[in-house]
Amino acid sequence: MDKTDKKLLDILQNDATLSVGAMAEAVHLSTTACWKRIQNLEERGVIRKRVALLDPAQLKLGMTVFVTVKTNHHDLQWLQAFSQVVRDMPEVVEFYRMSGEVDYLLRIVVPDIQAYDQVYKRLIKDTRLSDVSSSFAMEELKNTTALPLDFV
Amino acid sequence: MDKTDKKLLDILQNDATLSVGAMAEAVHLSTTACWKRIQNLEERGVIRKRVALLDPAQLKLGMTVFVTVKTNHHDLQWLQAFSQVVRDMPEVVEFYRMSGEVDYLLRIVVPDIQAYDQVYKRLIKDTRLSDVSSSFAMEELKNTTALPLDFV
DNA sequence: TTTGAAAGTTCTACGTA
DNA sequence: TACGTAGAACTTTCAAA
Repeated sequence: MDKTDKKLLDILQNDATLSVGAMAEAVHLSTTACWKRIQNLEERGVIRKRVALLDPAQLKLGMTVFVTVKTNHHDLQWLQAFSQVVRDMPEVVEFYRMSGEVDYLLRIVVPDIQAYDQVYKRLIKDTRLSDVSSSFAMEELKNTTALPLDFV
Repeated sequence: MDKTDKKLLDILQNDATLSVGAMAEAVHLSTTACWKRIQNLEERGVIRKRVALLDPAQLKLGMTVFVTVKTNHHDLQWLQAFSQVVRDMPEVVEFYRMSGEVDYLLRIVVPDIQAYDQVYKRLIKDTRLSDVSSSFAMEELKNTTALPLDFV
């Protein structure tokens, strides 16, 4: 993973529509050499997948809610069941097990409060949680899929 | 935005490597008809961009930190300055203004605690915050860019 | 590393309902 | 306005110089 690979990743994670030829030019390589590097990054799994990012506003998904969860259950079996239920909810776009005060943190994307309430009810019904707290995002100031490559 | 468009969006936000021909088959359309729909979704901005998603683990970005921020400054000028500083930090991948107890929530991606401490210092130095609290993710159970299309 | 060519894909032109 | 056929232009992919 040299400087050229890093440059290619930087390009790809910001815009994956460029042709191999255009990227080759940007990193001063022949098309084939560049193509082989990208191929290699894909095989090694450094590039996980290529996706289209949609505009939440246009899909009427204007509401982002962060939900923190505390639980009394700390056995593996409960965790696995809980994890499965939450992962299967398409409204939950992020889901972490946390250190500290809170046990789990979820980011939920929905059209409005009513839809959120449905998701909330499903959550507490299906998993028996001791303490659930919701915080609403008023404004999304930044949200990027581009990872910082400064450390690489 | 009919059922076919929705299906195309669903495909595209999960895998944008399929050819137009393959997608056309999936939605029972000719290649051209399908191509025009995708073109249209792009022009309307429903499809915002196409990107490659990278594997954080392989880039040694194994640490995710959620940072909550409270501030005494509530004027627009301070907000804009603060917002600019934070948005320009590549380690900050998400950044929201919140309702309730906390004023701002940041998701930060770094290789390790040392790197996080650097980011933390930069944050408090550049913006003069009254209360900053960090929570560490122990495990990423779900993280998807695919928005729920059930409401569309 | 580069050339080059086969296979595949995107995109345009034009016609139909 | 939405779809289809056909083909030109471009891109990807890979073998061989």
